[in-house]
Amino acid sequence: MSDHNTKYEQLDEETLFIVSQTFKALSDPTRIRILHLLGEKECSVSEIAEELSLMQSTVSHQLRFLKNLRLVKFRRAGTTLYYSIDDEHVMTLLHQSIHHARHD
Amino acid sequence: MSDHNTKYEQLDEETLFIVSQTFKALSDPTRIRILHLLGEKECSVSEIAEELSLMQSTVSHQLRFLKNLRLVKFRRAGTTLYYSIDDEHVMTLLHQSIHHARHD
DNA sequence: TTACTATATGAACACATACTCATATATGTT
DNA sequence: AACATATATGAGTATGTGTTCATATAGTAA
Repeated sequence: MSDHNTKYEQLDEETLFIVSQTFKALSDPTRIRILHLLGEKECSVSEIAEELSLMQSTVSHQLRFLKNLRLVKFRRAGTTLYYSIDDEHVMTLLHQSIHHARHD
Repeated sequence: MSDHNTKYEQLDEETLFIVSQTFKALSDPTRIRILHLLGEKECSVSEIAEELSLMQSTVSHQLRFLKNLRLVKFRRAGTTLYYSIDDEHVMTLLHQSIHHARHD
């Protein structure tokens, strides 16, 4: 009770895990490009691959990653899967960072 | 000229690099803990190591990483180096993410 | 100078990550 | 059923990352 400074409050394990996972999703150029594209419009896997000049396999692997974190979702139309954004908060973080990068 | 949709505007290389680097800095639990601590108060290297139970070497390596990205800065006082936050915008991103992680 | 303390740095290692290739699965069509 | 198309998945590989150990450097004091 003698220290006049309040003790520093550590981040708990779970928060630390969620936060680091979220930023990890945004730390790869390919995933950023995919998310940014999906922020413009819903796209099928092959549309993403063509628009961004990526292999279908690469896109599919990254979409699985993003889907596991619930950053994207999809709807089926026949054999085609249309992916779209499922976490607007993370998109806000991404857009803020893009804006900041461009204006510094 | 026939497509009625406006062409999707790709992110340029430089923006993509800066954004991914920024999020990469925030994607590691150790760096998050260091930044969060420095957000509370300026600290020396050894204070960070003790407060977060990390090796001095680990802290020093991560501080170099953060300093290269200009997320932290330091001032010298004798042999002691006091580190502090040098990018409030990135701290805003971090705090938003922490808040979001805790309230979902 | 020497000794002491605080911090930085390089090498080595273990582990994670992102891509590509080949193939599997699922849906639709005939 | 057979076939075509869209997507998913597993294995392999190359590269990147984070930590630790040992040591170097820099500043201070005697």
